[in-house]
Amino acid sequence: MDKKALIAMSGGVDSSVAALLMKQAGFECMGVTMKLHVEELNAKDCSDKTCCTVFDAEDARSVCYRLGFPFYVFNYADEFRENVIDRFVRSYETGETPNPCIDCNRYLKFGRLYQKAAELGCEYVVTGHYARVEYDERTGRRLLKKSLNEAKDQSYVLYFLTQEQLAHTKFPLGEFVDKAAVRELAEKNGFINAKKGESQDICFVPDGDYAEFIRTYSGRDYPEGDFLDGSGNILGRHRGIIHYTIGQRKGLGISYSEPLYVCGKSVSDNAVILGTERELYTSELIACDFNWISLEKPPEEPIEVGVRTRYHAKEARALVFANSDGMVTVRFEQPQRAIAPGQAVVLYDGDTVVGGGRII
RNA sequence: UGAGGUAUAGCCAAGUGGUAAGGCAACGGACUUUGACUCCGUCAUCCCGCUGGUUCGAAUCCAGCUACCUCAG
Repeated sequence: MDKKALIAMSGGVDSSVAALLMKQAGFECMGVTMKLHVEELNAKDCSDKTCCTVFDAEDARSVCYRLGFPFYVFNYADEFRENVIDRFVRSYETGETPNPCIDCNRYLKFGRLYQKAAELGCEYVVTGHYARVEYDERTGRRLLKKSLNEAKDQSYVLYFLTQEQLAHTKFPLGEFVDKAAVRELAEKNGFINAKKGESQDICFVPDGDYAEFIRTYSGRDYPEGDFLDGSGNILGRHRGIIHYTIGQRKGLGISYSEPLYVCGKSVSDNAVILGTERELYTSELIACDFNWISLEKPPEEPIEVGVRTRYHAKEARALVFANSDGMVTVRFEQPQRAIAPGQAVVLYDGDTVVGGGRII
């Protein structure tokens, strides 16, 4: 009997093609869309940009029908609220800048859904992520690697994966060099979503106004406060600390001879610190919650690796120290721009993800 | 009703005789499964508070007027 695979289908073109490839590879597939949102706020205006709305689920269903395998919708709205939305809100409230997509991957796709797959007797969870998993004969470890299409690579948002998860995960799109080839396959197979746009924005904030979302969701108020410069001088008033993130330029409303950016936030003072471009650069960061994927245990000696501090960023060379308390110190060769606490830091050795954690 | 100062786009602001920098905000687009950043494009065309004057030519010099600010009464 064929091995069973659970395909996590967002309704987008990528996961649909991933399903197609798994079927062609001879797996017994089932398609699953997670129902994550309690209400489909503004869904009618934004269905082309989000994922996992009812409309997207219908697209996924259509693809499964064409491919001739079953399709299910699982309601994980509670888990989503608890593990993604609540974290998101809490993160902003504590002055950090969250990455909800990573939490969704971690706790929903590779948490709740992964668990469900096991219960259903599925050997693999399959997603449309652009990344690769390889088995390293030498060390006996599964390696998470960048996709061959570097421009689409999503290994950054998967840094938390464990050895066990990697052993039961497939990313069929990881070998694709070209997104156009993916769309072509979708089109050739008559998928309804072949020409669907790339998803973007936070899926549970379809109108893009995340600050308003936080206010409504939490029912709390985020009072105005002062914009300060590096010396503590008051430059103006801000609209509430959740509106700002490190490196932000837009929406400050302050006149100055050159562009100003958010350089820091002080939750206790309800202050937002502004500075010029050059004041954004720092050469060291500390990360917590670290997952050393490619290694048996944290390295005893500092390692030199390529480092990403945000999803779409060039890698920067850095020396990385695993501290005795589990924290990780990253010291960059060149100062990096606008490192934001709450974002992920991911270490690369060539194509291989060495590990990753959360910036504090 | 004495003296001084300031009046440049929605906002801040450079520009002191040669034909309106820059920033903020805004709008459009690219990029993008987070927030951001970035990039491209648009954004003062009887015009630099108003009215005159000098000059080949003025936002820039001169005069008057108006408004606001500061100091003094």
